[in-house]
Amino acid sequence: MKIDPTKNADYSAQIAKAIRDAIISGQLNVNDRLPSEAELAEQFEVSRSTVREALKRLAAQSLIRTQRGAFGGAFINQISYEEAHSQQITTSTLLLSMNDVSFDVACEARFALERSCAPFAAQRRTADQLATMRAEIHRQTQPGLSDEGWCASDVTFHRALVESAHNVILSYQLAGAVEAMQPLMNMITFTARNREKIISLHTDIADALEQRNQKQIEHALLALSDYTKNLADNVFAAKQKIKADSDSQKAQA
Amino acid sequence: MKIDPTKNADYSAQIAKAIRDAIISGQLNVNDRLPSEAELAEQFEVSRSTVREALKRLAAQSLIRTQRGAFGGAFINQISYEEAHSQQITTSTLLLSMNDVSFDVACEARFALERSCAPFAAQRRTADQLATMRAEIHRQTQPGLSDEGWCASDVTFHRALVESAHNVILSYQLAGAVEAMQPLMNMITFTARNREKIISLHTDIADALEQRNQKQIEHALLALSDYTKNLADNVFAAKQKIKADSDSQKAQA
DNA sequence: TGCGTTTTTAATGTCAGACTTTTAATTGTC
DNA sequence: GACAATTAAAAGTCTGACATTAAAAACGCA
Repeated sequence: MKIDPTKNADYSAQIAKAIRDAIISGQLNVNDRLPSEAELAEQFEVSRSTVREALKRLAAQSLIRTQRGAFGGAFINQISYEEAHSQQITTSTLLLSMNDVSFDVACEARFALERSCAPFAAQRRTADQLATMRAEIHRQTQPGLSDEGWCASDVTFHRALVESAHNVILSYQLAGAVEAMQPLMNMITFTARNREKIISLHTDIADALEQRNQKQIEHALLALSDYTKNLADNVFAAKQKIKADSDSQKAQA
Repeated sequence: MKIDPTKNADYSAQIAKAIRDAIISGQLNVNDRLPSEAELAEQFEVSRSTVREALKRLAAQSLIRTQRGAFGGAFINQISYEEAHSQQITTSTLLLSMNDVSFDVACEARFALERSCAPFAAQRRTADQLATMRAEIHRQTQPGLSDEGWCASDVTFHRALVESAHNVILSYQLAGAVEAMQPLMNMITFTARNREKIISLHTDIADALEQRNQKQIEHALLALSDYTKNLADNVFAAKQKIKADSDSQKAQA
């Protein structure tokens, strides 16, 4: 782990990589303490500031946590689902927002991923999860519900569906994917008429889940996906039209 | 963005968060240049080292890239699929290795996710992707193939399947999930007999894809999942037995 | 002896200031 | 106008100091 050839570039990145590799390969285990910054500086033959920059890189990935005081230091962090999850969301969200992915592609992926938990959800769903979904559907019928409230409820509904598969890995992967795409989804404004239709599709999903009917769950999710895509097409077409009109007005002036 | 209350703790983390939030919320756009380290230090009223630690945190998440020299500085990085991907893999791999997820759960999730691309793969697969899969199957039949070679070929095979769905988001999510689980999968050693069976299951998948038969793709993937789970059960049972035997020997001594 | 308080100590966190290296723009020269 | 030398601005590194924290050790007292 002391390898650090005197290539002039970016010591702190190299040191971070060396430690990261040691963690991934299992040479360093959870809750192991790294040497103190001063010791690391000596080992790698760099200054303490450089070591610190390397450690901050690792901290940013939740690979280590640091504790001050005597007998403190940097410890290998046992990464939790929650941390992994929130990191995945930041990364995926930025990926989507920075690479202008088409809504169709994102929507297709989102619902395809969600469908993958249908067989397990059908088998293993609990009364509790079904109740959550019914409660959210009820909330969605309230006329005074704000757009933010609607979106939040939507996320809770889908998360309950995912959770009902009772598979932590699936939950982790899907919750990340679903949440990362939420900003894109929010670009669609939901009119009362749209809400009504979506609520009916949500009800179909809940009904199918209650009856533990896998095919029907998949079918209902597909219907929701198609409807959402359709809605998006209309919204974007309308926006295009507004833009085109204003452009032609400008051209005339 | 100058907000930085004089709470004593962790200026560098606070500054990183402030900048990160500005990026996520869109106040800072791709390829925008941040102020120089010296300027940031002045703005946030901290030393340059503290600013640098904050910037290293952001660099670790690929949110910024830095360039030396005049007219250099820190620029908002357009995160690429590749970067996002490799970050997701490190996170997921560590998550799995540190939280001893049961093989069954991981295996179930992995193949469920992969099945989600079946409908699109059936529709959109190209001759090229099919050829890749056939080539990998052929490689897998070679008797001299090492365990590492086998695993690499397996990854390529499954990646081609995923790619044949022609959906970048799905590719990104699935390739991440599949690769993150590879270390777990590698814990199973494949005997000649196992390889034979797996090759036949791979052939089923390729055949189904060639015929663009979605149901059959899903069916074949399910079969592969079941077989893998079964295999793992046996491997782990055997390991348990060896351990139990050696324990009882120790007890007798 | 046992328990509460104080001191010590070993860490991280922060700062200031200097020097090194890189890189692009500018200026100078033929 | 093309090429070479100069300059300037930025990140990268180093040194050494001080501040803050928190656990362990030492101390004091009943």
